[in-house]
Amino acid sequence: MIEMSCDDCVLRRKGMFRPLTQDELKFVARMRRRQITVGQGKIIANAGASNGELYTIVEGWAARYRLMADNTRHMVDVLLPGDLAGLQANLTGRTNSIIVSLTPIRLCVLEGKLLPQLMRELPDLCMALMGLCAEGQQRSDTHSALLATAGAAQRLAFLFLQIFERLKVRGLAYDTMCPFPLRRAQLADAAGLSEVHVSRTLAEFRRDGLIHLADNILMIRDRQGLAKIAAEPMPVCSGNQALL
Amino acid sequence: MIEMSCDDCVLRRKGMFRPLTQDELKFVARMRRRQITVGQGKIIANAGASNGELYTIVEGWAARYRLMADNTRHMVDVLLPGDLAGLQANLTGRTNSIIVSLTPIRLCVLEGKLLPQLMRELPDLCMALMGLCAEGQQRSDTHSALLATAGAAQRLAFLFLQIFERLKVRGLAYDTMCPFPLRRAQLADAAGLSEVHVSRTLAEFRRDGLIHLADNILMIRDRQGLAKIAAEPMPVCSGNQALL
DNA sequence: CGGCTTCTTGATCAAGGTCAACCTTTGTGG
DNA sequence: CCACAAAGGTTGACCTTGATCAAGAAGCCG
Repeated sequence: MIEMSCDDCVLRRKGMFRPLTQDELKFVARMRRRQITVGQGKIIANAGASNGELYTIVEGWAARYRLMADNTRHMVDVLLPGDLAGLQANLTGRTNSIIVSLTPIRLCVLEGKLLPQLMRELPDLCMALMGLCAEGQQRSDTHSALLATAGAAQRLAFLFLQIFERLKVRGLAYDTMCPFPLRRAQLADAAGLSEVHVSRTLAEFRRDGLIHLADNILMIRDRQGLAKIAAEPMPVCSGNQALL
Repeated sequence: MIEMSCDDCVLRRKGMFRPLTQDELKFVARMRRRQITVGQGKIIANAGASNGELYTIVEGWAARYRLMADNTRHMVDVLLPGDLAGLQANLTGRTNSIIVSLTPIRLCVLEGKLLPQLMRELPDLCMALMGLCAEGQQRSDTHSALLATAGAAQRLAFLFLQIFERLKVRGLAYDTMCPFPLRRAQLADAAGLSEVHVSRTLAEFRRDGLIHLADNILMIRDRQGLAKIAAEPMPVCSGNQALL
């Protein structure tokens, strides 16, 4: 097994974590199995029974897709560095969503079977985990509501701002720019639109000088304007995400 | 304070609960504040900062609505007897959804501030709570995916079957019938459709002999047919919901 | 060069939204 | 007991949004 202490984890060094006590850190180190690197577009976790693993995203982007019986799919969440993935599957024992890498990605793999023990020994950490769970639920609610009521422009505007915000609190966005590796087809999956219509709507945004999206970089040129289209205020999202 | 032990709670007597240990039961009894009855169409919990209360639905239906900035709203969840509401708000400290009674309703009000202590003292119950949280997330995922990809008929067919299933595992549905107090407008809110289109789609269902919906009673006349339209298999949902 | 993938743009079409009329049931005050 | 209003539901006519189909354009390698 590769020896690398959690103390000098990239994420921790960047202050991306909730401050952990000595005990917590020790426990997390025990949960930790290995660190893996995966290419782009690979399935990290499949649907069905849980494999008992949790993943912390160290670097790169991933997505959670809900697969439907008729072979359609929908991107229910975008996973960014610092995010924890696979909690759902570990708590319910099974899941109907898969996790896919959107870029080449580096993951820290944790042993999910130790979760019950974690709850027993580290109630504060457990509380933080439930908070994460609840925050995810709130993102889902917003996502549903947008799909149900908002038009194409509003959905996309919101998506851009939300991702930008989430990156920003993690220190992964610059002034008005952030990495943005999603292709048109993936934006379409996330927004519940067709690829063609995403393309059209982005053309509008471009014409109106709202954003510039090229070379996997998103530049927000007119935040006010974009926010006006999104109509929803961005929810506060915590910068301390991870458990590792 | 009204004295009524949790031991002889209606829900517990109906076996709607996860079996609790003596300690757990004692703790829950301590969380319990009061039982209230609210008329139809009332706001039980508002958006914004959490009021620190949790609710177990004893009798009647409620809904969780996500309110959008432009005054549109979307029903993100239907809450049935045995469901626990308000966990989100208590864990994140604030919420952007409101809980509204769809029928006259009876609730058991619990003290949310005791949650951290619960985690400390009752890890197993805590684990069960997180499971609930994760299950809710899965329902949300499915909901999103349906809104993003499915047409009106599929959304409604799924909604009927899902609610029927949830009632059934709680012993609240009969052979092919269950109570169903939702109005057209509410179905529309839940399915992300207009009231008019719900009406039309239900007319189809009626013509095709799939369901009969009248007097707040849903009768499923052709389960096969309905399931075929819904296309998604119903997820397993646990019968033991509540914490009270 | 030709063969990928990604993006763009045009033309057509269908699902569902909106507006409006009307029907039924239920409740209410005279 | 009737008149009337209010709420929920149904149906028709029309229009908007976005899906689908199809054809290019623009990079990016082998």
